[in-house]
Amino acid sequence: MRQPRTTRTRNAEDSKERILRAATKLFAKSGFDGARVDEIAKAAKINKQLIYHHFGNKDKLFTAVLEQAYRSIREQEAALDLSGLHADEAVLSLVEFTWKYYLANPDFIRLLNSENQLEARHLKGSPNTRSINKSHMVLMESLIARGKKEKRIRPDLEPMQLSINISALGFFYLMNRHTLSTVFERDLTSPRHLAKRLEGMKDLISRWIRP
Amino acid sequence: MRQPRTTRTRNAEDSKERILRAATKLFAKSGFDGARVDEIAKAAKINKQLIYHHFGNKDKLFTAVLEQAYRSIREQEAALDLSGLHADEAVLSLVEFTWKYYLANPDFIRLLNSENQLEARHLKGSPNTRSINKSHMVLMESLIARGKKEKRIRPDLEPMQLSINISALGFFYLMNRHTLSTVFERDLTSPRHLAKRLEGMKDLISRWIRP
Amino acid sequence: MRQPRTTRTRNAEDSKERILRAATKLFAKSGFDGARVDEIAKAAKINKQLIYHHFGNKDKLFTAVLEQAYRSIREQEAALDLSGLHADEAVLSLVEFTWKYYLANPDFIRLLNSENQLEARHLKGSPNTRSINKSHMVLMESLIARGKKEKRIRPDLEPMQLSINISALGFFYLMNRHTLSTVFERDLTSPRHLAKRLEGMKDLISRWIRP
Amino acid sequence: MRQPRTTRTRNAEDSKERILRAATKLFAKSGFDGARVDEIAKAAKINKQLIYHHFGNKDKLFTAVLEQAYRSIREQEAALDLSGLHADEAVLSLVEFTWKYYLANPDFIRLLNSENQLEARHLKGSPNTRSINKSHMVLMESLIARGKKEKRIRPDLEPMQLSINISALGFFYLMNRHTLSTVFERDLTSPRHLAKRLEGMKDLISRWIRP
DNA sequence: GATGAATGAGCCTTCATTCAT
DNA sequence: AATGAATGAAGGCTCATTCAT
Repeated sequence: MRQPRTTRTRNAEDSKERILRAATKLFAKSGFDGARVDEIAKAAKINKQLIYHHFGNKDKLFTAVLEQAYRSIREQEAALDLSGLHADEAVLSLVEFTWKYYLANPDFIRLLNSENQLEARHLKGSPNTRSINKSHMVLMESLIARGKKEKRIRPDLEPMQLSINISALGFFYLMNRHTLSTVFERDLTSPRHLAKRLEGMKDLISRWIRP
Repeated sequence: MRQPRTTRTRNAEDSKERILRAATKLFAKSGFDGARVDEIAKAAKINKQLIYHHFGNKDKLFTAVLEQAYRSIREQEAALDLSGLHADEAVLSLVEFTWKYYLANPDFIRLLNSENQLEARHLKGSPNTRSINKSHMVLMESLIARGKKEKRIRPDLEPMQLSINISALGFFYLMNRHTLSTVFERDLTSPRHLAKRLEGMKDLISRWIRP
Repeated sequence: MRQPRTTRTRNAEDSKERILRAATKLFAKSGFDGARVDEIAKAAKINKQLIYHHFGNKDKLFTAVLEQAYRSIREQEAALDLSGLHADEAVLSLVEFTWKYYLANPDFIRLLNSENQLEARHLKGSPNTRSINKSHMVLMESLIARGKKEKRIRPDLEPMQLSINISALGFFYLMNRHTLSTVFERDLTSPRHLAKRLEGMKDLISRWIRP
Repeated sequence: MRQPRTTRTRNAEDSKERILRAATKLFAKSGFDGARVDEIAKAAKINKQLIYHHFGNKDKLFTAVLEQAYRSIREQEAALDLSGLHADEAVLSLVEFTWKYYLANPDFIRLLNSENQLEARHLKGSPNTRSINKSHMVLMESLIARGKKEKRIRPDLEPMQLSINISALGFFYLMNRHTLSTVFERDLTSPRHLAKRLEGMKDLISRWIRP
């Protein structure tokens, strides 16, 4: 006979979410190596052992954080309504979305940065990642296909290169803003510089994708 | 002609260099947090305490490594002979140089990556960095000035944006090659893909800088 | 009647006590700087990290040790029954108690000695110390007040000076016994010398406090 | 054939003295364990190895410091002219001298304190100490002898007890001033408290030594 | 006599993880 | 599900001392 559970139980789902939120913040702040399991537990206001209970270990926790981060950006991206736009305009719209997403979610860049330093060892073990990014690939391909038909996108454009370039220009700028600000002796994150950067990127991409 | 050094007392210069070389390798491999002073000492085949004797602490050692890394790329860049080329060709030549430098010196990307994760805290405390990057800034400016005179570079191009874009496209691709390879399910570092990427970047930059 | 403790989860209280006991011994033996956290852990038969888990760091551990030491002597002092004695006799009784406490608890002297070398930096950060010593101050004051009424203690005697002199004569003798034994070429800790010292101190104090 | 020494030689005696001065200061400040050979070398503005060259090791250096400290107080004490005073007055004069010496040379107390914590291990190995303290013993004995003849000092007073008590009252007060100030919640080192303490000690000793 | 380079051992502290309840 | 206690293995850094010149 199963013993009647006392109502003390705190809701596992809630705990997991709290852990995930705290872990995201701290992995983003300090990187995988720099973040401390203790800190995450404290920030999540749960017992440290619960992390191990729910996620197994630090690596698996990081993997979960990464997957969630990817899922989030891809979901928002998929929710964009680009149907009223010409393909080239849609691409520029995507440049803007991506840039703004990075700005609104600085954690995303830092998480990816850390993962890359680790040579994607978590992502490589995650079978979910590909399916998560599937929608993104489909989007790239369909935009290019549409653009070709519309004759507003050059026929030799490749989905992967497009995707990478859209990310690269904004990602690099934001990720390296600290070293760049030091080298160039100005604050790259001022509103003026940010606005200018977005314009510059759109200009660049637009010249590049035209037939 | 420089005087031949008498075999200096247990050769401090040599030790420092060995430490620096080992530190570069290991900081690049594991990042600042991930690298271990013990490992660096072992790799440099010197006693751990010697690192502290010569460099003070792990942070100062990392700063020295970073400065040397910047000095190296800037020296090679400054050594390029771009005088026989039109300004736009020179820019493309620079794209190629930068890309090839990244490929030949994968440590550079990883070091910068780690430093950015730390919000450039070492660079910010290093007064040498700016002077080291001075030549680069001068180069950007002079190329643009020349290009405008030659009417081969659009008049509204800014040195910093040019510099950043030249770096961004290659840097992002290489730095994120592990996550991207996973997401796009192909090996981005195959010779074929690398060659294609260089062509793509030159094409993109060339379309962007033209008047 | 206290409730019997259910065998508490791996008994934290017991661990803390074991640590405290070992720390007292080793801090007394080697002083704050000389004592090793490793040794303390080993002597307490617990894992070193547990010290940090329970006490935070070496300084906080030393503070805890000091507080306990003060608490111990003050508790025993407070337990003395001096009510049947005249005030001057009570003071002499206190001289004897103090001396015997020092002899029975050589750690106490050595701990205070170390703390004084550190300019009381632990005590200064401990808000408990004053309350712990409160009972002692009250005792001094009440004895003097009583003695004045009884006309067996001179009216100009001050509590602090009384307290200090009672401690000083025994404390100095015992603390410096090693250097003094060397200088005076005899063993100050032989039973004969100890007995003589106690008599001498009582004589000295008794002459001093009489009206 | 010996090579002619260049005049570069810096005067060994001067170096030794500089080392000794720096060592006294730092051993007093931090105790034997707490003081660092590096710091001493730096404070003495000489090369660290020179300390080993001149003194052998840290322990021997500490021994030298201790011996010098004893020599200094005994020399000044021996230089006192007590001939014009009655023996009891001379003793009080000695109480005052000792107190003032402690105040003017706080290092002395701290050095002895550290040495006592180490159970006089340096002094025990130093054959010089006894001869250095010889004059002090002689002084004690002669004062008591004189006092007895003069009938101004009680006949049962012992030289060692006299010596110890003269030291103890001032030494304890000053050495423990940090802990005492905390416990008694007042500044024991204020001029007023210091003056009062001296008077108190003279009063106490004077009552004690009278026949 | 004097110096800077070099070292082995060890110190305090921290970390991810597991145990016992 | 949830918790606090407990641990083995480092990790950065320091210390007294010695080497080589």
